[in-house]
Amino acid sequence: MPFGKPRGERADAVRNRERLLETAREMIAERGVAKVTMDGLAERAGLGKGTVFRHFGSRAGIFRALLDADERRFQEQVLSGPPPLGPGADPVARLVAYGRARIAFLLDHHAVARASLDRGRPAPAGDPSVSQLHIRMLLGRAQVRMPSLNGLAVQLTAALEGPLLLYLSMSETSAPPAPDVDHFLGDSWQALIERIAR
Amino acid sequence: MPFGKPRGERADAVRNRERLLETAREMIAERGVAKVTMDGLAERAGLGKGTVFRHFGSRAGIFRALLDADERRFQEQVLSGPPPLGPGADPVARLVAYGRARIAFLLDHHAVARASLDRGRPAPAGDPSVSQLHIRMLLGRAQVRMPSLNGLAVQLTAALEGPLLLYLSMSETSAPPAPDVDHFLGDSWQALIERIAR
DNA sequence: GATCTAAACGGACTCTACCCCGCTTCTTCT
DNA sequence: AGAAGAAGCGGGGTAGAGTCCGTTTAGATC
Repeated sequence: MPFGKPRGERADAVRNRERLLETAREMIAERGVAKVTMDGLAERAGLGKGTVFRHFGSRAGIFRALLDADERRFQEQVLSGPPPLGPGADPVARLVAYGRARIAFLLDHHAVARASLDRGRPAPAGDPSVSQLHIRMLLGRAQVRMPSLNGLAVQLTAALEGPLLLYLSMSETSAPPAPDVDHFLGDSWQALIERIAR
Repeated sequence: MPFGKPRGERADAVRNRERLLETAREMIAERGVAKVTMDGLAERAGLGKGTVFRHFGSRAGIFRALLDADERRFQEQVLSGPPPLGPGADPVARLVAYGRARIAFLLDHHAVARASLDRGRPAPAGDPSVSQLHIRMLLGRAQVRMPSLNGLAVQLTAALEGPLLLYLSMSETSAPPAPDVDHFLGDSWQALIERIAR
């Protein structure tokens, strides 16, 4: 591969992206997701609108980038944290733990997660598959006997993330999404998994 | 209840709504969902933009209304058509049939269905619950023993509709969404149900 | 048929995402 | 250090969603 140098990102670009992300976080904390506009963000960061789009491509892109940071931390727990979420525990227990943790994560981030969904384009190929691959892997280890583990993984991912993203995410800012939703969903996830794995 | 007369909808309003729906159908057929704009629709129908919003509330509302018509026909099949979709068959068989039919329906309507999802507001409380209630009902009849049938119904609905709406709906107009997606999803739905009901 | 009133209408207005492209700044090579 | 070239920047411009409110009209009543 004749790639002398990939020509890394320019230093000012890195600085500006960082600054935009930071500013976005502030604005979200202060006034909520809905009040973050491209013009507003650019102005407050002291940059041009064009710059914002160059870095994130779209409004949704900003929220995706914001999520990514936390998502990475979450995945770390899953990949190398302590059991039952991390490796070491029984695969069924890990599935249950994964679901509960994921629900809590999405509930925590629901406003941003929802805003990161781009209307028009489907979900980015790489995003659901983190969950999906993990679920797929654990199903395999759990020796679940099914004609298509891939199909099952797709459905379970949807069962897990769908209710939050699609049906449940209430208002943008108000309404702290009910106190026990995560118990409800967590419990029924556990029941579902245990029934399937049985 | 002192309601002398509910004061039905005015005739011109009915006519105009019909006309808007019809025009929208034409525009979708000709240029695709993405090219339907509120201004364009209003102009082509020979009406004002305000009128369009009065009738449908938002862009998504138009597509919701469009779907509703077909949806009603679909529900009719489910409620009183021939088995195994309609009543008469074993509840597990009906669940399987329902899933397959629903997948086909959503695949058929995916462009409009996707456009009918309102960004910002969550799904209208009444929409997913048609599927959900039906699934809930069949689960009850199938004597599935689970701590929370409601929870299961939520998840199964998401498992059924989520992949289509969230992960799978490719580009707006192009890409006839793969030839055998419905087999794949249908089969794995069947496997899932049979495993749960077992 | 004339009158009245609430429903329906229309289109100008606002707000925001996203595009475009000439200008500036960094980086690297000599 | 200077120059060339690419990457990054800025902000004016466009298009489309949704709002507002003054005007029009269906249809009920007398």
